[in-house]
Amino acid sequence: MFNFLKDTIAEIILENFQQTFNSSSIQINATPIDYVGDCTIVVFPFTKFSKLNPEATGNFFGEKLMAKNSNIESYNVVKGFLNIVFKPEFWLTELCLAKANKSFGQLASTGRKVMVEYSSPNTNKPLHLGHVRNILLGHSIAEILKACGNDVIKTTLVNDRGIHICKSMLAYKKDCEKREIRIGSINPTTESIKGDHLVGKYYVEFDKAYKAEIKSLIENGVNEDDAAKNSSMMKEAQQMLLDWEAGKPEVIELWKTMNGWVYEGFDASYKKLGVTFDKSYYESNTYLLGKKAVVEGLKESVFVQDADNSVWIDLTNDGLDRKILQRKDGTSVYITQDVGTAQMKYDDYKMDESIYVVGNEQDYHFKVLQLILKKLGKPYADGIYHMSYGMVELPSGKMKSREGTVVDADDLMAEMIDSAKQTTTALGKLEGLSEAEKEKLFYTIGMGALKYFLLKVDPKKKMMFNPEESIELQGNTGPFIQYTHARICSILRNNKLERITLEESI
RNA sequence: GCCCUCGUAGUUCAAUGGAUAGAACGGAAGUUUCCUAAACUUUAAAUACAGGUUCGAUUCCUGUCGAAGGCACCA
Repeated sequence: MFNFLKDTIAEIILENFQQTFNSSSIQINATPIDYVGDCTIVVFPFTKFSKLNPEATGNFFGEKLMAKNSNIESYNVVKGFLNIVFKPEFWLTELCLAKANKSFGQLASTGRKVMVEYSSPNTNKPLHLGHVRNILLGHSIAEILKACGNDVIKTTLVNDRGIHICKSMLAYKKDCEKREIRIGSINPTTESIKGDHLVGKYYVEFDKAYKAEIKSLIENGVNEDDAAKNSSMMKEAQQMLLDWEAGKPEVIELWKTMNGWVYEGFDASYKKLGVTFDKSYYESNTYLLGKKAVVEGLKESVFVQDADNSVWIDLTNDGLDRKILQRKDGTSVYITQDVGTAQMKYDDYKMDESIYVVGNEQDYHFKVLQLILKKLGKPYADGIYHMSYGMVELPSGKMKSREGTVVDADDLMAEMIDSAKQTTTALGKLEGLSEAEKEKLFYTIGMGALKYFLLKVDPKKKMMFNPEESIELQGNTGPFIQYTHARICSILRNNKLERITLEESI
């Protein structure tokens, strides 16, 4: 907000020392609380041509600034720091302008289109705390970009196909068979459970059964590698994936049904988090798209084909590795799908920038993705930005879905809201509130605490969550800020009659 | 083996190369006829180690030690 001083300083430098100084490299900060001043200019860089010591340089600039800018009331110099005090009239004018500005905080349109992809869940298990960090970061970034005048498209890429999806489908099918009931007669309604949780339960059940099978094979003298290869569970899952790819009606039917349950569950969680998407991409629609890119890359000699028919790109000259793009059996891998999806997104929206909110474990993947797109000469390659964030860790280490060491998103949200309820009730602050108002209050406080907890940490850094200690409602927390806001409102309310408006005081 | 990231109070987190490294929780000692005690006041407590660049380094560079992640046909 003190940028206007920078140009004046550059002017002073030009007039007195005949030097052009890039005004953007001038450092102006808010003055620390222990010193007198509104803002502070760092004058060390000016001593080079002023040929004065820092103190004298500060005084020199202070004098000149006073002469040039009538808003400055006084200045003082401490070491190499020039502290500026503005006149009260300056602040009144500034604050009135800010108040009158209905779109305060909203910048003028940049005319740029930006896509933000976040959440990007698998449809074989419910959302967990890691997703929540991802979702809140993605949603926040989208909102910030909007406020900065960009046209923002919020998307998510749903990983709705693959062997892991077949695992929960298979476990479900087996359960129906075991109970000798029709497929579909076990469902979220009959089980009174959210759809994503029901499917997640079967995913865990598959893993249990698989592990038990491996264990018994090993006990019968089969070595570990062969046991994995000979597992009937895994073979059935693989067969199911082949059937899915072949479009076998009963498999597709089950897949649609179970994914439908999951989407209903996700929608409820998203709603509670207060986030939305403008467009969803489904991997089942995009997983074959990369093949076109493979053909294209081979034609342009960006990719090479080995004797066994596998397709590669050599990135060793760029300091990376040799990366496979298509297996010898002709199936595409993760990166190839992403190449195809990137193209599809661009075809749909022609955006200037595409931001992927994805964990930092995929830093390498996105480096490779961008490089491949560049080498293919894609116009959108430079607009790709991997918003890489750190993992949420538990005291026991990384969260792993299969091992059950995850903090479930729905459970956590419910806990936070309940904890807000407990505390609020204990403090006896609910007098005169209707049930609906109470519910809204608990939600606002609980979710405020959760969101602030996850967003206050530098996104790049990994963060620790200890389930033993619930998220604080006191201290540097969301509720603390909400409470401060409530008190400020209360002061304004109570002083209404005596309040002097800014306009009047001017 | 190679690549990337990170090491700050007891703990969880701050600090565009700038002033005396800030908070919160936890510890110790206090505060309620007064604006919402989900508060406030006081207090002890930290830059992994060794060099270098700089007027100035938690921040940049090099090395050591430690932690986590990735690459060698899973997404």
